[in-house]
Amino acid sequence: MPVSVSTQTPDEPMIQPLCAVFRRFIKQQGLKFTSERAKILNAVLSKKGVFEAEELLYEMRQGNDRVSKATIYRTLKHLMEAGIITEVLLDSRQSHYELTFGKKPTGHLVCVETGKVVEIPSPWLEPVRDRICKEHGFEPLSHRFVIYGLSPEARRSSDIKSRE
Amino acid sequence: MPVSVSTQTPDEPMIQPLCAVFRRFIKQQGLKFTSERAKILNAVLSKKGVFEAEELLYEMRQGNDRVSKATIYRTLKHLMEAGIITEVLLDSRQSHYELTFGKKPTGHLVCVETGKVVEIPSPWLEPVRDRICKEHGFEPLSHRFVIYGLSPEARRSSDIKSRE
DNA sequence: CTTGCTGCAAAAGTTTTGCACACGT
DNA sequence: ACGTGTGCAAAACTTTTGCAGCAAG
Repeated sequence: MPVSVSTQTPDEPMIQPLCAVFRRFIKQQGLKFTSERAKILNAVLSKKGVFEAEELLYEMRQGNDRVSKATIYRTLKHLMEAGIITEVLLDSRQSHYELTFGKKPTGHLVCVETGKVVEIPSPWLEPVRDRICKEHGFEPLSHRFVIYGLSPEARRSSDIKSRE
Repeated sequence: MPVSVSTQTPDEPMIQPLCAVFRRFIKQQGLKFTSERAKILNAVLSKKGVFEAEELLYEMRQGNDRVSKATIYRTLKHLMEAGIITEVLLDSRQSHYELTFGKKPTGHLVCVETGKVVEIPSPWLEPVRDRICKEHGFEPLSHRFVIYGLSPEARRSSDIKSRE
């Protein structure tokens, strides 16, 4: 299921720098910066919020950027290692990714009715996370926080339904 | 990968009641309480923390309780609908479940090195969750909170490694 | 009896992999 | 030139489904 996302911080990001970051990372690893990798990064940058592998494939096919499914998956791994995207756990059947370069880890508010996803900024979450980790002697690396619930819209329409 | 779990609250649960709860739920739905369903519930109750479908299958095969994979998956769904178990999102490739009947929703602290999982009790999380929801007009139904990091043990052994 | 349940095997869906060829460096 | 990368198709894996026979109510 494609997920519609309302990004909370409409920060038009540093597209040019990110491309450079990725190229640097790839070369550092002794790998090659190919046109496919550039195209995939581009497609990722065009996504506003959470996305799936299949979605990238589909959208790239619309344009003139044809890459194979295999290459997409392989590149997504590199983008994760480079710290440019992060895997978001929304359901356990399919991977969801998100552009997170330079962002603090956030959480997500998911409407179970409409599928809408809202980002939760990190100031709410980090203090809690760090306190919990300290208590258990853990060193936090990252986190996933998802709240499932009913969005205002869904609550309204379920009110309507229950009045019928 | 099988996940080792250290449950924080070692509450020996109400095994007898839970079986009754499940039977009641199944019958309420006009379904049948079969021996397979009872056996699967039993296997679930024997698990201390997070578990996977394949794990149940394997462990039941060790005993004399042979059920098909298909029946396990079908029963896990009913157990979720009955509110007895909950799906825990630890990775996006495989479903993980946890016995949650009568428990408040918790979070999990996952060690990326050892795979150890520690439960985070809900008092830490609920106030934060509710405040976030109120702010967005959401009605919370459930949540998933997972922190990935290094457990004290893993930190110690990575210290050792880096000294080598 | 009637209706739902099980097991099997096949199907479905996502992600990975093997291989021959193509392309950066 | 060398060593990686790519595309394709097949493989791997988890989860779902169709169906014929079985069992609970």
